[in-house]
Amino acid sequence: MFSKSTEYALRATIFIARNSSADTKVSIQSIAEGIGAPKPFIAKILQQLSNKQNQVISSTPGPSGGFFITKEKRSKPIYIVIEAMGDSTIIENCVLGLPNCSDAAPCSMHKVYKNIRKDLLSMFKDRTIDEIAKSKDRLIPTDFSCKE
Amino acid sequence: MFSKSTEYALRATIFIARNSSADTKVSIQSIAEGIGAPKPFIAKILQQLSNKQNQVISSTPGPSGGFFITKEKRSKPIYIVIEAMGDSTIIENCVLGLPNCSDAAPCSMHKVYKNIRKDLLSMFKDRTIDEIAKSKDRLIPTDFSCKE
DNA sequence: AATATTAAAGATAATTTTATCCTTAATTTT
DNA sequence: AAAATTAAGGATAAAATTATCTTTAATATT
Repeated sequence: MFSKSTEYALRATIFIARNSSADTKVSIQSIAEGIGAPKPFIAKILQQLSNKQNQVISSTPGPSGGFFITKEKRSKPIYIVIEAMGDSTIIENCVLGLPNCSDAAPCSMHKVYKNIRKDLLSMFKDRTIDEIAKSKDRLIPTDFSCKE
Repeated sequence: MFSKSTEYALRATIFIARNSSADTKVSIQSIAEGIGAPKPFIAKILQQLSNKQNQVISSTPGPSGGFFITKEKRSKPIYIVIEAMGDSTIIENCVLGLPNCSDAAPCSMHKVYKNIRKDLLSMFKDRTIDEIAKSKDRLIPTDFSCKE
């Protein structure tokens, strides 16, 4: 559904919410391992999530530095992650890709999609980061090479 | 939501369903104009929709040739268009991009997404091409350069 | 202050998606 | 059969996405 970048961004944000606090920050290394993403790529994504405009997550350099998420951001909807990644159009736009698709000037699938989009949007806008983080369900591909 | 290719494919298929019959075929030219897509690009997509494996739409070359859709295919779900374009993973896969995400080994968003995915899938699997085609709603971007 | 540790930033590369163009093949009409 | 019309197929190009690497900057510890 989303781009790879946004998938990683969502997983990383949830991981950070679970594993960081005011005094415990998490490194790029442990995030990369924790969500099963290539380290240099997730580094770029974390940068984007923490830059001036976005500030979904925070970071400090230096020893015992790393990434964390503030109490304020934890209570925001996970939608802010999707927005920061520039992928909100995926759930907002017309299924057929028409600009200006609306009730007034609907595309041929508008009627059947309308309510599903509403549900999709509310899924991301009504659930906070902390809410999703507390579930403890998977963020990383299962390792089938080790099953017995 | 889908790739540009799949958006064009859906629009083209609906357009062909509306504008073709046993004896009236539609040309690449008129399809491109009818859905507002670049002609060489939609040509490639029509090829993919009509090739040996897919056969969502049919075609004949030569004068008064063009594209059409059989009665049999008209009654199939629009899902076959998405499948032919190789984009079905978009609505089938895990939101967080985890392979093997399931009720048994759920990702952190599985529970909240599960039912929405079910609705998405049924939207594409329970509606036939003809059903969508009969609506007569838009398939082409509105032309605001000409409004008065 | 020096050193070690960590993220930030920028350059680069590989891959995929989107788009275009040109030649060939098939079919119909004359 | 010849000519005209249409799609098929293959090659190419442009843009976006995904991924990597190297250098720099910031911070904490000693």
